[in-house]
Amino acid sequence: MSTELTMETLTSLLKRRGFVYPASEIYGGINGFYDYGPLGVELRQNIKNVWWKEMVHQRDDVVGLDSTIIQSAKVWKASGHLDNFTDPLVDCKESKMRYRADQLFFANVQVDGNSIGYVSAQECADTEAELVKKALELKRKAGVQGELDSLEIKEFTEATEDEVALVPSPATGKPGSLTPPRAFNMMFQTYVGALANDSSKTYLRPETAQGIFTNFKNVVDSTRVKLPFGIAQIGKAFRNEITPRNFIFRSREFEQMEIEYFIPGDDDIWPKMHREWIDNCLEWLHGIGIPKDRLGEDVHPKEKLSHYSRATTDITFDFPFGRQELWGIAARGNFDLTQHQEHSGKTLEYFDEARKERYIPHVIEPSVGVDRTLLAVLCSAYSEDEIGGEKRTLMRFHPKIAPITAAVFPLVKNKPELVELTKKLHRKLQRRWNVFYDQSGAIGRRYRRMDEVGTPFCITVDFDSLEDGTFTVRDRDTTEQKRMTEAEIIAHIDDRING
RNA sequence: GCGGGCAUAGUAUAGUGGUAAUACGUGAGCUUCCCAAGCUUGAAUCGUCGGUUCGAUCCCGUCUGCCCGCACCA
Repeated sequence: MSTELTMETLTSLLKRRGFVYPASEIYGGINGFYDYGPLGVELRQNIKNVWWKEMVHQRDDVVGLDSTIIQSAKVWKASGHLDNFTDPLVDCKESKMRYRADQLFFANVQVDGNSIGYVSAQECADTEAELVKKALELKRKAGVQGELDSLEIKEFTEATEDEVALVPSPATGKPGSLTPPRAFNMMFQTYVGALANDSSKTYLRPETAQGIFTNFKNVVDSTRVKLPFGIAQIGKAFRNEITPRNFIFRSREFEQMEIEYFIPGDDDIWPKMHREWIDNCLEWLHGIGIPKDRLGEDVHPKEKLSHYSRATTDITFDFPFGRQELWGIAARGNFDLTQHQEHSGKTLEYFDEARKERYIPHVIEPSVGVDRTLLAVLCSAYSEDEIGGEKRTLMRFHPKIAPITAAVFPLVKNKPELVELTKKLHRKLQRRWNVFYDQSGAIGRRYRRMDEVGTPFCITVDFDSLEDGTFTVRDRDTTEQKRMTEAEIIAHIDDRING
């Protein structure tokens, strides 16, 4: 009985039960950052561990890597991030349009040497023709006779203060609504060493992928991998988003789980590999408890692809705030390795023994955010039902990612022999899983506490346990109870986790 | 970044120019033989800074954060 979930309901539960808190909260918070509490960190670790286990350990063709957050600034120059992130932007205050200043052009319109105003246009197939068209229009409206002088076209990055005030917005045609160009650098900047100058300047990585590319040769030379093979990495990345929104969906500090899967460049290979990875990723998401009917595929249209990308498919999830990207699976060609080979001057070619051929491999790049996955898991797990007329809130986490795997309770707390036996059982089960002990409150209350944090198994020790060594195992989703011995409990939980 | 709304315990909310409350939750104790029972008792709140005022949680301004639109999201 899942109910329409709002983000308000979810975030208050996550705060109340210790999953997610706003970062720096006692100082008023900091926009775009979130901290994970005692239960959040467990869930997060479990998601990462399952991913690593299934994407790295259980495959023979993927190896792991952990590269640094801060790397040489040259890495970001080569990858293109530096140039793409430092472009100044211009806002039109009236139409709310935003332009890249280096793609916005303007010209002073003069008739027989006399200025009659300015025209502007966004970069297009024939920007000059567009500007001339607008200039003639301006001349006609102004009712000025005479010959239009040839236009001196300038980039908006070169606009003087006076010109900024006079150049019309391409959207509205009216002057005065454009802001001066402002730099929006999406990369967090920092300095390495004691001196803060241009040569010590570098950036926190905006994606983990580049650390994989820069270590490609190291991995090939040290591990006997053969194409096709992948390098996987889980790690933090940082983007100074203009507007972080939607809770942990788009934050400024986040964690990615990425694989660069290296393949030969042949045209008939990548589409097949691309499709295999999409299916593989969908299957993984389903395996951690995300229902297939909330997942979708968004194929990027050709004209929207980056020039180096051959195809990109996003796996989407239906969040309470809409259908959004969860996992991008890109066929990136060999752009990145080629860039790093050019900029570093080191060969990043791979020698294919089977083919007796040397080439720069292409890649399939499945890239997913830990925090987005966690949010999708939370949204999927949340549900409400009724037990004996009472409303119940529960998180239906898959047992393999539940923050607490099992809880143990003495039926009553004022009988020392029950408490003692329960604690003994607790210590034994803790060796395998995160197991929680609780003796406070009526047994029903303790069950509900565990329901709300998604603990799949509750084990109650009663007076029969003292006699026959069996315990009541209560199932979170069905509330059904079964008596089992300790050995049976271990087998049962193992089975539910792996089954 | 723009426009609008909001900010009171852990959560959800009430309320007041003379420093505050209800519910749930939570600590301690009693009770309790399986689904938020009961009793006793405790802790805990007006986002920040400034102004007006004898006095501000309340009025005004600033900042910060949150929500909704727009724009942005290599």
